[in-house]
Amino acid sequence: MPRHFHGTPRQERALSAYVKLLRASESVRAEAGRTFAGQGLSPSQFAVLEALYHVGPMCLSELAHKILKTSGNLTMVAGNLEKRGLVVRQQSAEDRRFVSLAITDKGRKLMARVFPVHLERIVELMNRLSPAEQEEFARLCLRLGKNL
Amino acid sequence: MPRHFHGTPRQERALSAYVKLLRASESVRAEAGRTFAGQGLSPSQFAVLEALYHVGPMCLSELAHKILKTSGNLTMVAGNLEKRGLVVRQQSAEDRRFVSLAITDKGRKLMARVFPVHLERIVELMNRLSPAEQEEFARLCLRLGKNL
DNA sequence: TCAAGACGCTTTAATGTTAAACTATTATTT
DNA sequence: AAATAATAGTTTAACATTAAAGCGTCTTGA
Repeated sequence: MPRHFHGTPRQERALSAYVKLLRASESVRAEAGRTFAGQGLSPSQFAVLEALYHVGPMCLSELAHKILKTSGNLTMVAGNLEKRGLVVRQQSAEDRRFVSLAITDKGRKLMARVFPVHLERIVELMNRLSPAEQEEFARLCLRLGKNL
Repeated sequence: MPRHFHGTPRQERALSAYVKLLRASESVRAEAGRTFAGQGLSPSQFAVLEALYHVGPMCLSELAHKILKTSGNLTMVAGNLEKRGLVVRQQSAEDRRFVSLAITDKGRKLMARVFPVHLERIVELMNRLSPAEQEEFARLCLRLGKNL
């Protein structure tokens, strides 16, 4: 049993990049998440609230696609946000299968307070890379994520 | 309400890199996960099994740190793997607080079958970047994940 | 020495997550 | 127009995950 995996150069290169990608994302996710965790918001809840705040009302399936979660999960996330009065459901008139979700004043106030802090934390985290490196990094990430 | 968030260049740059990092990791994680999901292994279960397979027996806290999960979670992951006979617990003799986890022959056989497929999938995924880009990407990820 | 604290693991309770089955609504086909 | 299929959302059951409290075990320091 080897102390570490050992393979061909192309395998080790790919595996190393893969592991480091997952670790970096976990680390950054955890760091950035502290901002809204302190407000009792789960990552999914914050992602939904943020989309509604910056883009406007959207239906559940649109949100599910946007935050990469299942539709079943979104039913619950929307429900929990609605319980707290941060969003409201509204059935579409044209096609009654659709349920549109919109942020409320209370939700807007919360985001107006939390989002700037969150953004500054992200800027801090990303400042470990220079501006040019950040742009290069974003390009590489984009090419790796092309399959969804 | 703006259609999209709009901030200073440094904010937009950081936010863009942040979002693309999370999307790339989600995408790659989902793609790579198919390999072991077909074997009824959760991501955490596979991560633990892989560590035991390539590194050797480790105690639970070591594994928890390695796969970035809580100790409580590891109790359950280890328990579920043990139920399937893929690993065994063994209390340390020197310090009876420690519980060492080791892969069994059955677990080794499973990994011998699954890991090469998993590795090849990762190579495929990462081949969207050239070898030099993969190395550069790994370096950038490393600098972003320095806080854990 | 022995009391206090630190440490590793487990348990518990609450929540998040998913896949799959289900309901209601709209679109398509014949 | 009626039957069929497709779509959006919800429900359900099973499991994952976490924070916090609890339980043994070791370490430390008065």
